[in-house]
Amino acid sequence: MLNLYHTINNHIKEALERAFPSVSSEAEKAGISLDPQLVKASKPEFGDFQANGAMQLAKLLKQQPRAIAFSIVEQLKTNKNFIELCKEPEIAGPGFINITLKNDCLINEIQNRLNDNRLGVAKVEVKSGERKTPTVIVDFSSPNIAKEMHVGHLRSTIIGDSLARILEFRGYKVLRLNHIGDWGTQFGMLITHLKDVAPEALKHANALDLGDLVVFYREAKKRFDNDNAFQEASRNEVVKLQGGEALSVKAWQLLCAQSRQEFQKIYDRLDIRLKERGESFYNPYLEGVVEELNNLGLVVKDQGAQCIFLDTINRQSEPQAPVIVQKSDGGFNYATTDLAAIQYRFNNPPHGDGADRIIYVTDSGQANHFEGVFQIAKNANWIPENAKLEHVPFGLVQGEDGKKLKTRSGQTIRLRDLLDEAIERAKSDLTNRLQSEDRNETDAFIEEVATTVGIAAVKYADLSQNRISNYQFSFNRMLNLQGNTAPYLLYSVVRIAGIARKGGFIENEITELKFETKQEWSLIRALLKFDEIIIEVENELLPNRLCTYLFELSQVFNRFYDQVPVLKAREPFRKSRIALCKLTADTLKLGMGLLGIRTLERM
RNA sequence: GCGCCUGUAGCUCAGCGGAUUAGAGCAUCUGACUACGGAUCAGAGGGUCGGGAGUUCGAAUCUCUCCAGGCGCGCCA
Repeated sequence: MLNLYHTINNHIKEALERAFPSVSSEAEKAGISLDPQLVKASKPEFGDFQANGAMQLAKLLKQQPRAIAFSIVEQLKTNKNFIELCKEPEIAGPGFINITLKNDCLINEIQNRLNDNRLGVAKVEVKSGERKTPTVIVDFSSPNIAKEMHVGHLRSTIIGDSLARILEFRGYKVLRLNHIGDWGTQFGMLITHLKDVAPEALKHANALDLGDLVVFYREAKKRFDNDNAFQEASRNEVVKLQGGEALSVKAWQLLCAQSRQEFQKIYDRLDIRLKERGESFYNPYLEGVVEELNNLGLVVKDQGAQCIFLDTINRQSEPQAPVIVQKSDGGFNYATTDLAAIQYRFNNPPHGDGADRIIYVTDSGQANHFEGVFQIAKNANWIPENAKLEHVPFGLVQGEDGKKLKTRSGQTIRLRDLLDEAIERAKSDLTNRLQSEDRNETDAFIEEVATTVGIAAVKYADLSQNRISNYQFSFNRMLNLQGNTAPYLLYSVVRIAGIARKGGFIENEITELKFETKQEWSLIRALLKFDEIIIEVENELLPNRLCTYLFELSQVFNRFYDQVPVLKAREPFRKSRIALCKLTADTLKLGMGLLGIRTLERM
């Protein structure tokens, strides 16, 4: 209903100016914007929209807010275009103007949606001066080579994927970058250990199977901590790798390839696609970055390291913490890599991505780091005009005890185990249900439903919460069949699919829609809110807003389904209701698709 | 010590400067299956929005301050 919002907003603005012709200049003098402050109605009984602007103007105009509202409404009543869309506005409370859309107007909107596979969501405009589609980079997931993906990667992966999907749907060119940790000093010990354990792997072309990478990593770490000779060899190995020695590079590549395979298994299960571009990609640029920052006079040598002290942040800390761009041993660190990445991503092709917006989906613990790095990029003038650079932080994953999520023995929980358990629990729920309902289903059906429900539950539970706060992980809650959970949403889709199977769906284009119950009008209004929710998520990067919307839509639908017959209704109500069912299913499927969640026809 | 984030019902959380009565879900209690899948629906109880001050016609929302918790804080990423 964004189009209607804009139209009505303009009508009110116009009415305001006509009612108070001198108000524009006076408002300007007083530094007040002439915004009618049109927003969604806070409660259904107040209509569809409410304009809150009259109160703000009271002082300026030296009139009662209700009187101002009255004058605006008088003007609105003379506007034919407005009258065509809305019922007569009502003035309420201190001076709110409540606006309710006419039924014909709503029906017209529904009609448009039925013929629109974007469900009213506009595609991003390419402004006339610009040649290209705006590019957004979503940097997410980012596991480390030779380590297994664990709960710590869950939120970034799920939230980042959903944001990427939403931006893609809006028509942006989206680059989903997996900034994996494929470089650093730990490779010294890993390569040294690999050369010892599997020297033959370095001579043949085939990738080796290291089995459990976590075990491999732990073995290497253990030797590093206890064996001086091994430590010495590891340090030499880092130098060799950085120097590009063939055998070391080969070993590094083998380790990366091995890890990549493991990561891919998880991404396949989660239905996530990513372009791998690890930290090592930026190696060739690091020296140049430090040089450039040096030339700009931003860098200070402190205790042997090349540092940048920012007066905008960390001002009060004592001693003041710098951002280190080159270590005292000459090596570079993650700040350097991130700076190189920012520069590269904003640069135009072929030596960059030409990004207009960069989004980093990482835990909130890195907020200080990004604040510093972003500030440096700004000081160095690397951020193009109108481009955006954003950290999208999220909180910790906690167990039901409120502590950081761990296994009973205190180990980090592997992502694959977590997914296995979710699916296993969904499966046992399902088989119990099938048994109690005397249903016979194939193993393939059970497998598909359990997998879909399990993965959906994990994703939805995470996405449905405001990402900024910590997230309490609970299998019981996420798999609950009632409430704001994935199974509840999936069930709504299944119910509609049931209607479709029994009654068929719309054959041709539906004309002559007719509605009579309050449940239908509630459903219609819920359906029409989809587009503004998508725009909101695009701007705020909060997928939980979409989840809340989909849950509320499901609730409104289930109420309708429970209280209003569809297939047994007489025409034209029958086909009108079927149309609402279809639109509900389409909206739920599209919405859940944008969350990265698959839906089912039966469950 | 400094910085960032969080504090809303028994629990988990929404809440976008706006309304008498601050909303959901879970849990608890009471109802509804001869209408499309009851994995549903209808209803009830449950709150000094961490405390205090300020800005505003209006504050859970903005500002300040205090309290509590989490995370981070020079050469790991």
